[in-house]
Amino acid sequence: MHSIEHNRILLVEDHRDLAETIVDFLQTLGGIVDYAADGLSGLHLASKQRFDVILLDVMLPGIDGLELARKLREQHSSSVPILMITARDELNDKLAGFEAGVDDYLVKPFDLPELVARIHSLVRRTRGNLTNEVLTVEDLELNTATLTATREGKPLTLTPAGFQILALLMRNAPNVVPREDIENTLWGDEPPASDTLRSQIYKLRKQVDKPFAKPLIHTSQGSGYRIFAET
Amino acid sequence: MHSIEHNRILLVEDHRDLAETIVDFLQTLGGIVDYAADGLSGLHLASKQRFDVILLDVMLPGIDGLELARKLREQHSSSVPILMITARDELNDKLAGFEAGVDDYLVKPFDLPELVARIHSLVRRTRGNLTNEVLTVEDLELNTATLTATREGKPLTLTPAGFQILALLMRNAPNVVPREDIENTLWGDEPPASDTLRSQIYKLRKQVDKPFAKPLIHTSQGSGYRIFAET
DNA sequence: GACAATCGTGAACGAAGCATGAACGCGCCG
DNA sequence: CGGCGCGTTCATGCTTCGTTCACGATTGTC
Repeated sequence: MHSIEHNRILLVEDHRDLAETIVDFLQTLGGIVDYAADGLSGLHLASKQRFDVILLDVMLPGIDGLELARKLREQHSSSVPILMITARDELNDKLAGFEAGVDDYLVKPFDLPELVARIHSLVRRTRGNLTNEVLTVEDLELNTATLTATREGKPLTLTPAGFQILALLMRNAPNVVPREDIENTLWGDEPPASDTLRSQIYKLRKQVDKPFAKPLIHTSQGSGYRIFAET
Repeated sequence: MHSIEHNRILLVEDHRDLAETIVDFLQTLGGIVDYAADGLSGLHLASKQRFDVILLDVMLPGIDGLELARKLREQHSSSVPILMITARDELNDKLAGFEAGVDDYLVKPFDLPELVARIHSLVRRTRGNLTNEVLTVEDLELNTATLTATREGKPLTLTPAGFQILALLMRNAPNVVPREDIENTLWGDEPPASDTLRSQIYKLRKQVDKPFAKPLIHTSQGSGYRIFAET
């Protein structure tokens, strides 16, 4: 059985019984599950918190699943993976669902292990791996597919943590990334007791900045860090 | 998302629910989908019509997926790309599958976008004239038709598992392939309890890297492995 | 049907890579 | 002056990885 431990899951489903079953099951496996019984509260939750995946019933009171998906994609430009739960006779919704940005479907009735497997698959695919991007800031280049980084064409040897931090900073360049955001990215909701981030940044700089003329990583006292090239 | 518009797809799958979901999904993307619930009708359809790709479940009533693939290749000398859908514990079928002329694998459960991506990739590859797969990285060559591999022209003796791992790494070269992906490829969604993959990689390296000057297989701490030639 | 060869598995151990947490110093600002 | 935020350093322990080996399952052979 796949693990969905620590994954943040939002379930939007109006049938109490089914919802309860799903929530219980996911929680048992270590998932962090939020629940909404109608489209509006679902949208509200989804726009306020970060989720790893959203499970969406099509038939919902108020805003239905399709509209919710569309709103999330268009208005909130969210890229959360969405798994749509459809009944057998709602097949026509699938096309619309796909256009609305739905990532996967599950047809009722389904069994829970399959749901878990799909969630797992979605989360894994969306995280890290299929985001094959090449980030560039000045002469610094970072490849998320090969997990390598170079500066002036010379390869850098980064630790896993360092790589994550660098990727985060570069994605948001040249903006300041709050300390808290970095910590959340690295450790989720349970950051270490002490201020390890300082050590990490130091080690990162030793690789990225020290051997070169101009530093790229800059400190914003009291807020966080940013990466940018001085003119 | 890739498009599979106007592609002729044959699905051979005996589970009605799964089949229906897949068919609907592919159709909504503009695919032209035919469906067979058992091996015999699948073979019948495949030999009468032209398809761009065939999706084949391994476990089928009557003629199973492997036999179907073999018959297609040998008796009908068809070169249609075949994507095999395997459940867990059908690992041994994979090798047999290669021999039977299967082009790609997908382990249940999978999510639909991934299926689409594979289909797209298969169709593109076949259209583009590369029917039988010969993977090459630097002086390393792997032939999925003959199930052989050579480096510097010298033949390597690989175990079945080693061959699969190597093929997977080479298909994704020079990108990092997550441990989990390798495990999924080897064992489906029920990987062995202990970390056998380490042993496998070790044995693989002993064949592929040890006897030569430059190592090709590299470790990405905490994520997986990748194959690439250092500058 | 026994024997040998081939492989995958799971355990163990040491080595290397890494994160952690604490300590110290420095500059800034109230 | 004294606290605070941050850079720097380092020792410690944990995690991951390479390596090895023994056992058992499978397969092919005679």
